[in-house]
Amino acid sequence: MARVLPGYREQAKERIITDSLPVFIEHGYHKTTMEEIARHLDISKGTLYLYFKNKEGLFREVVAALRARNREELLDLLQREDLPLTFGYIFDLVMRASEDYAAFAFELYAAAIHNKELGEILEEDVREDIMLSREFLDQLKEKGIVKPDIDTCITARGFNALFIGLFTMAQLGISRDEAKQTWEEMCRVWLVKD
Amino acid sequence: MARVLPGYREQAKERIITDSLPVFIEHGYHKTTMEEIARHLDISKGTLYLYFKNKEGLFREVVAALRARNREELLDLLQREDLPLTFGYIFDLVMRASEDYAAFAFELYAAAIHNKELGEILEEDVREDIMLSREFLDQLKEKGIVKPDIDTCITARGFNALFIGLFTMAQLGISRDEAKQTWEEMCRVWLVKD
Amino acid sequence: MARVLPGYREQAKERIITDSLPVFIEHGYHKTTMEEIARHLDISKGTLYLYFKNKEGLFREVVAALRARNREELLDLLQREDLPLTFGYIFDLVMRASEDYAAFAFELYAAAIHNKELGEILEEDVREDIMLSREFLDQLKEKGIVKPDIDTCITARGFNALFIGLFTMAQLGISRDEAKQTWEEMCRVWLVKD
Amino acid sequence: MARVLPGYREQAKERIITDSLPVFIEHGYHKTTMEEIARHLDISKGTLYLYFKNKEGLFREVVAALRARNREELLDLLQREDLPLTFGYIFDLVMRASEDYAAFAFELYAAAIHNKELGEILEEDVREDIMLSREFLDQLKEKGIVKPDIDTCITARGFNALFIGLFTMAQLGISRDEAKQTWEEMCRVWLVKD
DNA sequence: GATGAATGAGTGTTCATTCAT
DNA sequence: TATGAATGAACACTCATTCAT
Repeated sequence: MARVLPGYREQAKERIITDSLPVFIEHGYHKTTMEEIARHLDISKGTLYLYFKNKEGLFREVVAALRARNREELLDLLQREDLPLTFGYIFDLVMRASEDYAAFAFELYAAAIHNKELGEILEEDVREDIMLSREFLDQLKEKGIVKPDIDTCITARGFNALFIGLFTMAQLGISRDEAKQTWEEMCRVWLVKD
Repeated sequence: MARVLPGYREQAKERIITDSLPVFIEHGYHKTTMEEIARHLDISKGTLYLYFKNKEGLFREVVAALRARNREELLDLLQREDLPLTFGYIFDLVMRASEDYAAFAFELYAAAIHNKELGEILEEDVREDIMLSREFLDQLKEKGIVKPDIDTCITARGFNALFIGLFTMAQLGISRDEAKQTWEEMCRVWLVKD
Repeated sequence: MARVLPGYREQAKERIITDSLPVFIEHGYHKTTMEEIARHLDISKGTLYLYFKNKEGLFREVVAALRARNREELLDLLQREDLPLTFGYIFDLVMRASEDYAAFAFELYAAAIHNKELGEILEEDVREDIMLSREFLDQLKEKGIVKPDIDTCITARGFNALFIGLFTMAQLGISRDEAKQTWEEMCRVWLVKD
Repeated sequence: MARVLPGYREQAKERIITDSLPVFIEHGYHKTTMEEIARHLDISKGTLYLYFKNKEGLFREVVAALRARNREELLDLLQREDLPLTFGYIFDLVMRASEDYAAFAFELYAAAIHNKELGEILEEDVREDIMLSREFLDQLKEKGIVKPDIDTCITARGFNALFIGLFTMAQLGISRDEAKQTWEEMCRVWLVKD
């Protein structure tokens, strides 16, 4: 690689972030070693520290990139005109987008409990997700798909919490079908005009 | 200590389980060392291995005891005649009972992803919790507090998922009030007769 | 057990020695734990230290008892009138008698290298064995079975060394037949009149 | 140290192997700690694990190197034209070459009893040694030094077994002279024309 | 920028031995 | 005499991080 090119550093960093993701996904944060990452990327361990302060720093950027990617994909999907606006379809969409994240979502949450800074980042993430949901619900309201009298602010929060809960249950072995069925029924009662 | 008393072993084991809990709570499973636990209990590291096969074994029993305690407390509370059967009150109750658990719930979930056996235990736990909720909802149905036409099986699942989601959000910094407000509103829409 | 009987201590000690042997045989000295021995004997670990200074002390007595037993058996056999005095038969006899010993003979030898006292005990053992062989060879000489001109002192030493070497080889995987064939041929050349 | 030199890794590994030998010799395998080895080599414990999977792995390579060195030395010596082909001389030669090995030969043998893989390695070693002896005996036969009618295959086995036995006895305190005298006399009777 | 050899603090676990009862 | 709970020194091994080249 031509190392004098401007932007080389950025590109290299991005490559590390992208290619580290599957390694972290395979074993989770704790059980993934810097050694393993370096081996998979076919670079030296030292190089990792050239671009990231430490393992945690690398991991954060990996997670941030994953979240950014997921959100983008999701936004793209949600804005397609031909989207079948059934709740079941939305569920499948978000669930699929969250799949990769699952491998270390809980490790992140666990770490956030003892790490204030990380906690703030994750809180911000959650709030953004809720905002997204709210916008989505507002759209559905306009289209007359959901009841006009719901408070989209609170409901978006409940909407996301329900998803997080079902996602958690799914990770623990509750079948995808059970989760989806629950999601659809709850959404129907919550949101749909009788 | 009277070491020859019958039942001494059981008591000693129980004491270790009880007194290890706060240590695990303080730093979570991974960052808690056997050394630290021993120091807090004022016993030697070797003694820990007298009662538990390894760190994981100790942790499992600590978690099991905590869950048993929580469930018992909860059942006791729910069966009191004078219980104010508002959803907000229930929320506070369960939230408080889950507080200690929070410190490593996510670590458990994370571990379960790569550990099938643990996964099965946690799934069983979740299913038990759902059954409990279902019974509770059935009671409320009988008392005419919730709508007669809801499917308590599915709703119990949604009920628990919503709680787990709000619990997760609360750990990540969403305020207790926001969570509670969301809970109350969602429950109202789901369950209460208009 | 009647603990006031005179000789109780001796009997108890002997029982421990006898019953520890199979435990040591199973895993060798190093990998056998006092815990394991106590469990097999159905007594407490503390009791072991009532009769023996430490693990090494117990082991020494176990080994001494085994050697005594082996020697006695061997002497008995060698003195039977109807003994078929072929070298192959002798080989089988001694080999069988040494079988149990094999499990830790090498550990003993290894330890003797760094432990002078143990070294002296084992040297004494070896010298006794050589004396025994010498007596045996003298008998065979009298009976005219071996050549009259051999120096039974030196030959006994060679006789035993050859056995130890073949025994060692047998432990390392050389087949019993190869060992026996070698023994018979060497003895023939050494000892038998042409 | 020039760490980027090609072959540095190999040299470093070899240095560890070479310099670990005396440490293992001093206390034997079991009582030698990785800590001790690192201290003697003036490197960190971690570095040892950079080059060897674990203690056993290091030990195996140490032993292999020692055996290779011994065999090479021996072959060199045996092929010298001016070799005084007396059995006593050979004995001294091999005995000296085996001296270092003595410190853990018995530990190896002991381990082989419970470790099939190691057992196979050692058996192979023994068979190689026997082959070597056989070739040597064949040479002596050609030169007319030993009797023409001996079966060099079986005799080589006996030859080696006798050596192993005397070597063992020597480690247990039998004097070198006694051993050598026995060796010479046995060889004379076995091998030399009257 | 890149390397990869070196580090060393940290951790779970074992087990012979002791001693109060 | 017998117990068995308690000890604590030891030890192998890991891995994030550093830094000379």
